[in-house]
This record gives sequence, structure tokens and C-alpha cells, in this order.
Amino acid sequence: MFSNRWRFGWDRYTEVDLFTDHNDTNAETLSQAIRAASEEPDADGSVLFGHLQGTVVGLRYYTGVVNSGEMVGLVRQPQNPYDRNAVMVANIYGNQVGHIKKELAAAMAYVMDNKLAKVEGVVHSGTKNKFTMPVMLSFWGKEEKKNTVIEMMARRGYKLNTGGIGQAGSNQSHSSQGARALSLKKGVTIPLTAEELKNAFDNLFEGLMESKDGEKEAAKSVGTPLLPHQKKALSWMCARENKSGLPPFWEKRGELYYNTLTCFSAKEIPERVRGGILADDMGLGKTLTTIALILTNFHNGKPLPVETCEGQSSPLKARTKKQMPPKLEGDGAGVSSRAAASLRTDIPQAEVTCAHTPDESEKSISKGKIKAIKRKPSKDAPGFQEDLDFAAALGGLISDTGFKKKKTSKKATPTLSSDPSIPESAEDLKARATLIICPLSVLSNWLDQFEQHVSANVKLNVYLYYGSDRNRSTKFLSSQDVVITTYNILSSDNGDKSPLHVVNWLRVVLDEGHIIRNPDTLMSKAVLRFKAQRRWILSGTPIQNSVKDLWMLLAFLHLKPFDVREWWNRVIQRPVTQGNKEGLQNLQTLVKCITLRRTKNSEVNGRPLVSLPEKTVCVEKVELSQAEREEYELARNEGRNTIGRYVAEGTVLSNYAHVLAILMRLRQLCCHPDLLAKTSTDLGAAATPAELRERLIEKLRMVLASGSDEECSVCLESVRLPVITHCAHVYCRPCIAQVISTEKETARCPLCRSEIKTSELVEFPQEEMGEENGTNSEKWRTSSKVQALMANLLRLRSEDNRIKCLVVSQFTRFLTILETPLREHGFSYVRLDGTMSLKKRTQVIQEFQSSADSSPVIMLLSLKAGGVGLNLTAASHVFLMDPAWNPATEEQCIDRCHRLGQKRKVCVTKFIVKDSVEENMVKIQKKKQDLLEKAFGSTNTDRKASRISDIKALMEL
DNA sequence: ACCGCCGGGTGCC
DNA sequence: ACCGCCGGGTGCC
Repeated sequence: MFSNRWRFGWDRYTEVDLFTDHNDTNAETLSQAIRAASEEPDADGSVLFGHLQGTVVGLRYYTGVVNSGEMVGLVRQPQNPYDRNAVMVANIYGNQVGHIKKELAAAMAYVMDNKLAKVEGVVHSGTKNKFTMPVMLSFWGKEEKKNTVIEMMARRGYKLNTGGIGQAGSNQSHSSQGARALSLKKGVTIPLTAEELKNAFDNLFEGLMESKDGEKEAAKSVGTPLLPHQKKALSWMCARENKSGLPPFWEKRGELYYNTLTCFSAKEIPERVRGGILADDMGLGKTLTTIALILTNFHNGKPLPVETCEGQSSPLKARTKKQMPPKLEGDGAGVSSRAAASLRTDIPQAEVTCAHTPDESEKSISKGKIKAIKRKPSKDAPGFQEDLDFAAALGGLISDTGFKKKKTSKKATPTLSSDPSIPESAEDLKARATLIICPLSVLSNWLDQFEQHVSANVKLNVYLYYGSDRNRSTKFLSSQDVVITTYNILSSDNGDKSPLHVVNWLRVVLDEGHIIRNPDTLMSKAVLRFKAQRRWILSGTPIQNSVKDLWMLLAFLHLKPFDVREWWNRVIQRPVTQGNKEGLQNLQTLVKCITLRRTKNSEVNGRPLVSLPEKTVCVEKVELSQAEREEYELARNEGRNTIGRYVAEGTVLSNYAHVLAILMRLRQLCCHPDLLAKTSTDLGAAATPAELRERLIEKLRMVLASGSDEECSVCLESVRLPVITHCAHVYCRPCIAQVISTEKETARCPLCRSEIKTSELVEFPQEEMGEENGTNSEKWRTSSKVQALMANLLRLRSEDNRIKCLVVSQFTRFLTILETPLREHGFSYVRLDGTMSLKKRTQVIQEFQSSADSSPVIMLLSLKAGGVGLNLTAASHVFLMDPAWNPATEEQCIDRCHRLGQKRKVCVTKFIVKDSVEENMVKIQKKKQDLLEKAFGSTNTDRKASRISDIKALMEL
């Protein structure tokens, strides 16, 4: 007993009180410790140094058991009072198995503490031993540390076996790694080619849906009929939430649950992953499907009980609250109201917070207790009938819900094939609310979609947890049907005191879940701490860069044992990145089990998943006018000379900013001459003082003409008597004059800290002063591209004056220029760009999507405004005013209108100026698509080289 | 007997 | 632990 207190007596867990019922708390604390101890940010590039046979001692003091071939974790215990070199051995669940024998531990401690190597263990034999057992240790690390480690161990009498060793009974990945190590010197493995890996990843998420999945009708409260593929998704999601199938790589062997990858087994059923990854392409209706899931799948497969406006008038909550004696909260016996579920959310705050979550109780159960419970014949369990009663009370039916107490479900031994429903305890049944976390940019979309898809007569409590005055009451939040918040709120609301971490959620949904792929961010850490029964990730792109992106997602889903980084690294990530085919297969199996992905082009039974209206894309070549052509050629020749010189000197990359500025200038000239001279980078390229002055004036004119109320950064009011500095910032003349007179020679621009002088302030020439607030139509000039657009718009209007168009440009300033002719021709328009507040954005989108007569017919859209998920299906025509570097950006933009819900054919027009940088950009776009595909694993130098060749191609050098 | 041998007590780090 | 180690009991064969 005395020694037990030291089981966790190391590192930051020293103060844990282990005298009180230590058996109940150890597992969770230990796995936390292991998790913390094995924070290995990047196991990539590790090579195998060698193997070593070691001994685990002290088996009889610990409860952790291992199977033949099982992987074990090795954790340093620097605070161990008997030996500060102690190395603990633990199994996958964090149960301690024993210690490494002290002489070996002393040698290992040095290696481990100095991060010279990562040591991993596999037990092949002696698993039934009472006192000691052999363990095969492998040492992994950076190539350059290899010899140090080998020498270090040798000095202490431990010779690392650097050849492959036939490890009888070793698990698959290890034996194959051993074989590889044998066949190759220096432990370097032959990876799959970048191509193969890339293909593998592509296929990782393809064809994940078997057609056997049925369709499920949504609850009545879902107002929008689901499309067939959405019903399939709903059916799949409900099944993932309700069925108790084991997580991938777990199987039942006799009385035990066995993990086929790590060879770990336990009496307890592994935590089931109730949820998964819905990775459908954007536009297939992930949001709608999720809303349908919320309404359709409450407890025991029943719909969410909701208040309706018709029928019974008295609100269910009010009625049932009185019927429910508080003392029954615990087991729910005797509840007879159909609406018990809605009532359960109204329990006092204290009860919620004090109650053990199912999560905690299941992990904190000691082996001894489990045994005790398990030995009880299930039919004698006193709680069984009560739970049935409760289930009946809730759902009006006796389901096959089995007795479940503290997770040790030992109802009639569930067989793998039958997939019985997951039994829920009374504790589980209290959870009501679904928490949705999304990026700010799609927040309004969620609200809209709830508005749109929930039947009008249903009152769903949706709370937006956002803004400084958000309601932080956990009781309040628990009682909602849905709580929506953003990732930013999550990271700022992070601490333990955040109510989001106190509420016992029914379900947590991460929209655009790939956002949490970096485990080091605050929000990723926050996301792991939710108490929730079911967890979902919605993401069109679950893998963005590499396998590593998946770990955080699996950790969020509590997919055992991969929620602990070490097991993920050992079993999946390292084998895969080293090109091990088995590792890749395992990864594929894993992903397949928990993911549903369809694309717009997916087919089911030979028929397309969704039939979107046709989309046509045409390129309209624009001829520059003679004046424009002259100006363009001038700039082009100048740019060519400059860039040509950089190319000759080999300094393209060090002058990259300037090169981009030159290209930018040309691209802008293709659109409209007035786009020039608007940023200080452009100004840097101006040759003469006269030219500079001209451009500054131009810039000033643009600022003032843009209609936005330009603010003076000194007085914080609208600028009066505007002047512009050489660094292209605009102030009131009196304000900036005062700054300069105060600071004298050392005066600096308040915005960018460039030096400023009174003599260098530029103001409007006298004759233009009067016009700045006027219609400025006299100063406004057209361009060939503007005319091309207007011709199209006017033609369309004459065909059908309700046709709506998106007019897209990368240059918000171009959008501003376009406003003038739109106004002149009487087009009603709205504008959406990245600078707008959420509120304004929402309003603009609503206005545009509205079918009212007064609704605007044109949206001026900046290419990158908003993110994925933006729904602009009211438009059926898209005008892309200028080509983007990345064709995917254009595609994404087009998809905002060519997506589910689009009723008309979509017509896309790309304006490209003939004989210009734009034409070359289009050529490069095509090449880029290939490049991007090959970029997988390509080196930095490759990319740089391609960058340079891009530029040469653009300038026709 | 300043040894060897026997057998009981004992046991991770 | 069906070991090794420790230390007390014992002492020809």
C-alpha cells in the first residue's frame, strides 16, 4: 500500500492524493501522465537505432496486464523516491505493468532525459509471469544521435542489436519494420513514392460509403425534405451514434476486448466512438444533415422532443417540471411523463456539476470493481428493470436498451454482427444540448440554415454563444437544444472555468473540423476537454497536408488508443510516413470506419448523387483600347527589363516582393488604369518624383472616391483637407502638420513609422478640390473590361431582369470602380468583401438571397471574401473579372452559387485580356494544377524553381 | 567457525 | 521466486 502512493509520484502529478481509494483514479491520471510525458511533437524522420532485450520487474505490484505481442509505453519517473532513474512500463490504457530493472533503467534514463532517443517496448513472452517479464525495447531517434546512443548504452553494458532480429510473435508492423531494417543498412526504409502516397491519401477518403446503408427519414420537425444522399448520411450518422459496434481494430475474444494492432486487451469494452467524420464535399448539405441529425436522433433513437405551436398548448417543460421528484434524477425510476427528457435538463446546476459524467466514471473504475460488477449475473442486476421503465417512460416503448451501469455493459453478450443499440444510463439521458463550433465566417450560415430547415411550427432553442454579453450559465446552456459558438470564442474562453467545459453535452459538432488539425493551438486543446456523448467532425478536407492532420481529429473523437499520441505515432503515423504499406492499410481501415465522404461527382448505384444544374464556363477575351494598350506595353516593357535583370542576376527570389508588385501592376492595368498607385509598394516602383506625385494624387483620389468614410488616424474623424504622405497614408492636413511640428526632424508617419516631411505632403491640385464629394462621374473613366462586363449585364437584363449575377474580382478597388456604371445603369447591387463585419455580411447575404422584388440583382464579391460554405445560390451568372493564381480559389468561388439549392443553369464568364499577363496566368493555372498534385513531397527548391519559371513564363522571358 | 553448508525469510523502482 | 540474496544457525560422516 505504501508503495502505491508513489505510482504517480513524479513530475507534475506529485500532489495527487492517492491514499483515498487509489484504485478508482489511477487509470485516467496515468494516461494523462503518459499523454503529457509522450508529447513528442514530431516523430518524423526517426530511424531505428536498434533493439535490446530488457526486463520488466515488479509485476506483482500493479494491475496492468499485457498480452503476447503487446506494445507497452515507457515513461520516465524522475520523482520516484527509490530511484530517480526509474522507468515505468504501462499498457495502452495507462495501467502500470511494472518497472524496467534498475541497472537498465539507469542507462535508459540518460538517453530518455536527454531526448537522445525514444524508447518503445513490445512484450513477446512471459506475459503470465508473476514477478518479471522480458520486454523488447526499440530505440528510435534522429540519425545523428544514433552513435551516441549506441555508445552510451554499450558503456553501461547494453549492446543494442542493430541488425534485424527475428522477433517471434511480434506484431505486424514491427516485424515488417524489422525486416526492412534487416534488408537495409542504416535503418533507412524505402518509402512509397510521393506519387503513391499522394494517391493513397486521395483514395483514403474515397468510396467510403457502402451502398448497403439505408436511407433514414428525418423527424417531422425537419421542415426541408432531405435528398436521397442526405437521408443516407442521416442513416449513417444515426447508426454511428446508436450502434455499439466496436471501434476499428477491436474485437471481442472470449470475455475480453482485444486490439489487433497493439495487442492490448481489456475486460471493459473500449469507449465507443459515437460519431465520426462527415467529409462530404461542400454543398452536399452537411449543415442540413447535421440539423436533421439533431432533430431526429435524441436518446434511444427517438426524435428530439420539441415544443410545437400547434397541438398541446402548455409548454412541456413547465408541465413536467413539477412531476419530477428531484430524488429520481439519479436513476429515473418511475418517471411516467413522455417528456421526461426535456425535463431532465432542468435539474439544478449543482446536480449537473457534481454528477460524474459517464466518461469519468468509466475511466475511474478500478479493475477490482469492474470484476465485482461483472461477476454479478446480469439478470439479477437490480437496476435493470428500473432502466427499462425509464426507457419506456422516455420513449413510450420498451427498447432493447440493456442495462448499463458505469459502462460495464454486460447485457446479453453483444456480438459483433448484431450491432445492438448503445445502452444509455440515466446519467447519459440527461444530456440534451448539441454544441456546434464553427468558424466565424459560417456562423450566419448556421443560423440561417436552422431558420430555414426547422419546421415553422417547431420551437427549437438555439443559442448563439458569442459576443461579450454571452450567457455563461451552465444551467442555461445545458437546457438549450443547440448552442453555437466559434473557434475563436473557444480559444479565448479556454480555462477550466469556461461553461462550455462544464456542460455535459449530448453532442459536440466541429464544423470545418480540419481547423483543429494543429494540436498545439489553444482551441485544439480546448476541444479535447469537452464532456460529450457524441462527437462529430464536419470537414470537406480532413487531410490538408499529411497524415499528421488526422491525429487531432481522432483524438477529438476519442478513438482508442489513438487519442494518445504515442500509439498514433507508433502504429500509424511513423509506419505511414516511412511508406509502410501495412501502416497505410491500417490507416485506410481506420478512416473508413469513421468517415463518410461523397463528392459532388459521387455516384450511387451508377446514378449521380446529386444532380446539379448544368454549369458552363466560357472565357471572354477582352481587347484593350489603344490608350490602354500603350500604357500596358509601357509598364510591361519596364517590368520585363527589371525582371529580366533579376533573372540574369539570379536575384528573382530576393526581389520577389518587387517582382510581385510589377506583376500586380500589369494585372491591374488589365482591369482598370485607376487601380494603380494605390499601395505604398506600388509607389516604391515609381521612377520619378513627378510620377510619384502623380500616383499619390491618384491614390488620394481613389481613397476619397471609394465612398468609404476615410478616417484620419490622428483626430479619428473623417478627413478634412486631405493630404497624402509619401508612404501613402491619408490624414487631415492640420492634424499631420501638427505631428510634424511637434516631432520636428524625427517626425514619423503615425501609421507606418516612415519618415515624413511637410514638404513631401501631397494634396489635391486646387482645381480638383471641389469635386471630391460630388458624383465624381467626370473623373470616373471606363476601361475595356468594365465595358465588357456592362455589355453582358445589359444583355442579360434585357433577357430577364430578375437574373442575378456575381461580379467577382480580387481587387476590392475594382469593385468600387464598378459601382459607378452599375449605379448609372440603374442596377441594384450589394457588395461583399473581407473588410465587412459579420453583421453587415449576414445582412448583405440575406438581402441578396431574398426573392423579394426589391432584392438586388448584382453582388460585387471580392474573390476571397468569406470562406467555404457561403451560399449565394440566388445568382445564376458569375463574372470573374480577373484570373487568380490559384484556380481552386476560382472554383471555390463559383461553387458558392453552383451548389445544392441552385435551380438554374449556371453560367460563368471569365474575362481575360488578350495578349497580356492574364493570358499567361491562365496557361500557368493549368500547369499549376499538375504542379500542385506533384507538389506532394516535392522539395522546397523544386517549388522555388517552378516559381521562377512561372514568372519567366508570365513575362514571356 | 576469521570458514562452508543448510534452510527460512524475503523480494521493483 | 521452481530464483538469488541476506543473515542466523550450525558444524565429521
